Parts: sequence; structure tokens; C-alpha cells
Amino acid sequence: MHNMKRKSIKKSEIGTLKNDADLPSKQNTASFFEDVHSVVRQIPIGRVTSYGAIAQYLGTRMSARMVGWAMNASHAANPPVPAQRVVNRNGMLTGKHHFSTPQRMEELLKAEGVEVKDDTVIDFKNVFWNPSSEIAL
DNA sequence: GCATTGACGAAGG
DNA sequence: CCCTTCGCCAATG
Repeated sequence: MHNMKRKSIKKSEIGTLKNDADLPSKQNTASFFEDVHSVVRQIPIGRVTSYGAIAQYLGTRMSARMVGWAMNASHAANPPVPAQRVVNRNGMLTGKHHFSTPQRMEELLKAEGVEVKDDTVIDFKNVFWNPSSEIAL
């Protein structure tokens, strides 16, 4: 989104995050959150993707851990980010504890038509959405 | 400035 | 097939 401001992530949420313009060597940090959020917002309803897939799509320059870490700030992003559609490589809802309630993530997914059992997405590979191959550049 | 942690993932045992 | 180790990069104590 052209109008997306780099402050889509509140500094208070990130902590000591400074203005990216003031950090020449780290100017990608702030935009990294935007990139992650942008990708996650493109995940179709009823589909899910993984942290690693997003990392790979954005370029192998950072690890999948940074994607998960970035998601921590997603709740403050605007427009909202459907964080429930991002699970780990096994389709497990590893980020459930970061929602309002531990069961909230599963509820959201089921409401979208994604079957979940035992904190894992059923038929994961079938509902998996790979940004690297699904997003047309 | 070093050690630990983290919504991860791949590799090795 | 389960568990441990390591790499990844930034934040935190």
C-alpha cells in the first residue's frame, strides 16, 4: 500500500525501535515489519502459510524467526493483520498464546473454514499458501 | 558487551 | 520417529 507509513508499528510496541532513517545500517528493520504484514494480509481466507515461507518470499536475508518476531508487532498494525493464518512449518498453531486467548487463533481459523485439530491445521499442505508461488510480481 | 530468549527451520543422532 | 544442536537476527537483562 502506497500510503503505508513506516510507523505502522508503534515504537512503544517494539521498544527501542528508532526511526529507520536514523539507522542507515538497519533501515530495513522497520520496513521489514511492513513487508511481513503486507504479505500476511494477502493470504486468502481459508488458507494458511508459514513463517519460513514468508521469510523466503521476502528474501533469504533474514531468518524465519524474524518473521515470527515481526508478528509480535502485527497486532498494532493498521490495517489489521490476519496473524491466525500464519503457522509453523508443520501447520501447528505455535503463535496461539499471543492472541487474546489461547483458543482464539483456532477459533478464527475454523471460522474461515480451516480445519484444526490438536493445535494443528488439518490437510496442511492442501491449504498451504506459498507467497513465493502464489503472488504474481 | 556477553548471555539468553524467541509466533522458526533444517540437519544430525 | 523423537530429541538435540545449530544458524538465523534482533531484543532484552
